[in-house]
Amino acid sequence: MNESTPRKRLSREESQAQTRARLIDTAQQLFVTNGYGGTSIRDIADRAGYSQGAFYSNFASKEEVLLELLRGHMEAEGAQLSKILDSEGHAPEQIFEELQTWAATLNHDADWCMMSIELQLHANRSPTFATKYQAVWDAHRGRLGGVVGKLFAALGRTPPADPEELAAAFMALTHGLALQSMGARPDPSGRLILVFLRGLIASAGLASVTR
Amino acid sequence: MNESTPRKRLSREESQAQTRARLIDTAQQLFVTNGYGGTSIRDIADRAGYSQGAFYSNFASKEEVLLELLRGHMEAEGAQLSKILDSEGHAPEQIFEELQTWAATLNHDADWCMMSIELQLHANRSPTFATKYQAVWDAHRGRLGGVVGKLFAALGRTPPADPEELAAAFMALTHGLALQSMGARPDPSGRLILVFLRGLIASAGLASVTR
Amino acid sequence: MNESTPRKRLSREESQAQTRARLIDTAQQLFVTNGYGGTSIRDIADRAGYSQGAFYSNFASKEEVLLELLRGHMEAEGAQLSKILDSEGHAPEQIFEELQTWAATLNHDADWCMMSIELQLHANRSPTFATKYQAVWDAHRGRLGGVVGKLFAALGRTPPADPEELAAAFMALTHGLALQSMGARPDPSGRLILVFLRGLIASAGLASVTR
Amino acid sequence: MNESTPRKRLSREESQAQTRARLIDTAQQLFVTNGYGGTSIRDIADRAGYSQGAFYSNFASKEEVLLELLRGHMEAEGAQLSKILDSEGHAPEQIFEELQTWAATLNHDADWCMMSIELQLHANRSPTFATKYQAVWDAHRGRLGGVVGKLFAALGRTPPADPEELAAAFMALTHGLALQSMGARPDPSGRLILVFLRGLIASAGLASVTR
DNA sequence: CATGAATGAGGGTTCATTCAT
DNA sequence: AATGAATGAACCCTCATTCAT
Repeated sequence: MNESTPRKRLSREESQAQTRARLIDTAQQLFVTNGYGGTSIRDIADRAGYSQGAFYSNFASKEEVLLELLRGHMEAEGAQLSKILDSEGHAPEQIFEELQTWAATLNHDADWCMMSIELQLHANRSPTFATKYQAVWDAHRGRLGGVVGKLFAALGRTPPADPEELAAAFMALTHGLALQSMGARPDPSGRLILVFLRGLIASAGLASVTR
Repeated sequence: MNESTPRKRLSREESQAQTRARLIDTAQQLFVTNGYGGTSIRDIADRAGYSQGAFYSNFASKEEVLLELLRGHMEAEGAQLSKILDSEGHAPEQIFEELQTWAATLNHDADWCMMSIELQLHANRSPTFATKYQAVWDAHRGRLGGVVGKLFAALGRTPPADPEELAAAFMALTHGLALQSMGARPDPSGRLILVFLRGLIASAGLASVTR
Repeated sequence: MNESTPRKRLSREESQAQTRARLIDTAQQLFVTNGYGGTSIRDIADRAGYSQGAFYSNFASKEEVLLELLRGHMEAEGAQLSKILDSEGHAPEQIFEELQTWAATLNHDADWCMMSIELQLHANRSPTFATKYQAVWDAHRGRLGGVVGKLFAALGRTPPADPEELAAAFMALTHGLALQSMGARPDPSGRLILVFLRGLIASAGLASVTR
Repeated sequence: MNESTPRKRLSREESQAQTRARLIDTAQQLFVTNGYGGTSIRDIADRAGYSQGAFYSNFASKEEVLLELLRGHMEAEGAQLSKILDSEGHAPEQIFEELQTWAATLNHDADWCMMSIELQLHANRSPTFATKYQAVWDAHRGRLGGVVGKLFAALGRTPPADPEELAAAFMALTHGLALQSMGARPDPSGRLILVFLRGLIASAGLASVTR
């Protein structure tokens, strides 16, 4: 229990965490490649080098991995966006530039978007899953809504619709574009999203509060 | 094929066509409700009132029904856009109004959107299907791009991006929103789409070339 | 459709019935040997020479075969007993003799009794199964109750308890004895059952209705 | 194992015994409720508040718990009968009354009966278990046979069959009735058993040998 | 053309058991 | 002694598809 040998410590918990991590990784790869429905637990376990039982020792069901994956992804995305908008002193142009950089990364995220679509479809069809999914989704929607609101505030303008609705619309746009451009290169998604964002801002009235 | 008995002549071919049509209809309903992967051929045949064998007498595989649906999709979309496109001399406000009407129908067209998403998802995973799907999609994209271009031209403004790209983006937005709001009432999709469209117009520079 | 070739006719329905019959037979053998819980559908299908799918083409579930089996057995048993009691003119001694003969066959029926016990256990634990089981069981209980009533009537005596209850008690005795004597030879079950029946008759008061 | 610290001395052994006892108790509850086959070791361990490993530290297999339960069964039955047997000089009415009391407890003893049935069922399929079970059963049968013999002797009558066989038959009747009336209220088992007993006595000839 | 019984592969899930900790 | 992650086999069931009728 004290530390003397530097290697092979924490075996029990460590190896458990490792198994879990490997299963999650493998699941993500396969979900992205073959879709949620096209991926069997056998596939995941086999490719990760474990038995099917190992999967069930770590997750109650296929849905659970999916939710874990989703949560992680959405939180990461939220954090990423918050970082851009939270820095108070930024000039509008700077914010735009950073958003542009972020939007560019979306191009590499098309796989994730595909999964998101499959997830939504699954949620629309499985009531039990829908509840859990809704929680994750609402949290994400709220976070993004906050980011959108902050952006308009920073620009001294009134959003042309409820910020959360706008955020959801941007998610919809992003996912829809990902669906279209699977495999198409170069993917104009990131650029288009900013075009729409600029449009929204251009059409927004000046905020009544003097900046 | 030659005519001798005056009654019930086309019976065989007709009834075959009817079988086929019923199977296609049923398949679409089920694909929308349960997804492509969640729909079995037994489901389709049973609900349509036929045997599984009848299905295979009309289609080589589940994918083939999807192709037939794609064909229907294509025709429906073509007809829809023709209405907007055919009105050559329309004033900008009129075009805008027609787009608004079109956007409003989207609310009631969620089924078609879902079907479209299923089609795209499947195309992303089946190379043989992808080719055929791409052709339909490109045609539709082109047509819709024409409408967008015409709108901006009529307004005397320069589109902030390739009209076809903008058209595709609107399709993406529409589909993405439909996915989000399956079952949610009231569905803000139509309104949001117009908010985005207005934004785009607001951010468009005045066209330099009068033409 | 008319009969000319003596062999291989009725192929479709016949072969279907054959498959069903073979599966039922095999299921019975295995249920008796390994118990209901110890018999898998794989086992049944494999041993009958079919695929698992073939099983599901003929039965909705393992429970369904069980019920079919049970029904057939109970009906046969009821018919057997009715035959003994229905012949009006028999003298009491003759009835007894025939019952003795019948009881002797019970010895060879121990396997069936075992299954019956497992069935009851299963019914006590599966509400969905319980309903269907209850119907079969009640019918059998009613039939046997009728036989018991008739026997006492023929002897001009009043049964010491509700005939249906007595019938159920005899079923219980039979099953309980079968449970005990699995494998023990010679099995005294049949003889003991008659000993109890004679006791019941001996303790029964004379019926008030003069015969 | 040697004593030095006065407190918590037997702690280890004691706690092990406690673990074992708790597992046995839990197992019995679950066997009765869900059956032997319907109870998993995980169920037992979980519900008892231990790990699966703890189970295997105490028992080599699921069957071994069953053996332990059998031992308990044996002791309980032995004690039960001792009460009846020990009263040597009792009058027939008294014995009869005691049997009546015993029969009445059976109504509330359905759990034991179910357990007994599970034991017998398992014995019928596991040769290794059967041997041990047979010993317990034979002892019990002998003891109960003694009671039956004594009853008839006290009544000055000849039993209509080997007392041990009659005893076994009563056990069979009891178990069979318990199986039928699991959950059914009111349970006529106790009453029915006495009806049968009275019948047996009624049909018994007067003992020729005074002895 | 239409039937639907039968196939064979694969789906998600559970279980008794093992073993490094 | 006790843990519980991991195993591997088995379980019930569903599916797209075939083929004799």
